[in-house]
This record gives sequence, C-alpha cells and structure tokens, in this order.
Amino acid sequence: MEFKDRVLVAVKRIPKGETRTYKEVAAAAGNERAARAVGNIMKANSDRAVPCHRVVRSDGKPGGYNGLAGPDKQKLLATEKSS
DNA sequence: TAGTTGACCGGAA
DNA sequence: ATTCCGGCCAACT
Repeated sequence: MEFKDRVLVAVKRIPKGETRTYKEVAAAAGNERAARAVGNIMKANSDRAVPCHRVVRSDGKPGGYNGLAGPDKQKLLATEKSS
C-alpha cells in the first residue's frame, strides 16, 4: 500500500502557491493512471497534513474538496501552468 | 473473494 | 466549447 503513502507524501511535497493535478500526483506516486485512486485515497484518509486543496483536476477545476472555495490563486496558477 | 464506488482522464458526439 | 461514454486504479463493503 505504498502507493497511498506515496500519494500523500507527493501532495505534502507540493510547494506553497503551487497546484498539481491528480494525474501529476499519481505519476509522482508511481502510477500516472491512478489519478482516480488518488482522489479516492484523499477522502478515505482525513489527511490534515496534506493540502488536498492544492490538488486540482486536469481541467483546472477544483476537486471535490469542500474546505476551500475562495482563493482563485489555484485557477490562476493552473492557467499559467497550462500556458 | 467478488462487486461496487469515486475528489479522474481522454477521446468521441 | 460542452456533454457523454468507456477505461484504469485503489479502497470499501
């Protein structure tokens, strides 16, 4: 079950102000196609030390994280990243 | 052990 | 550009 652990670590590693897609996190965890599982793991584990709000979809839309819904920084960064 | 679920992704309509 | 469908993966029941 290191994948789960790896995912959490990867998200923890996300620099402040930066955003990563589930796909990226999954890739960092060792499996790029496990983006789906990543989301499942996040909610399955109440990772308080893990900034899940920095994790966004490939579309740039936020995930299902309900804790934050104000800072558009993520979307802005995501846009810059896309360019 | 097998089946279902979900915070996804990519391609097609 | 938006919506629909199928597919991959790990966890849960």
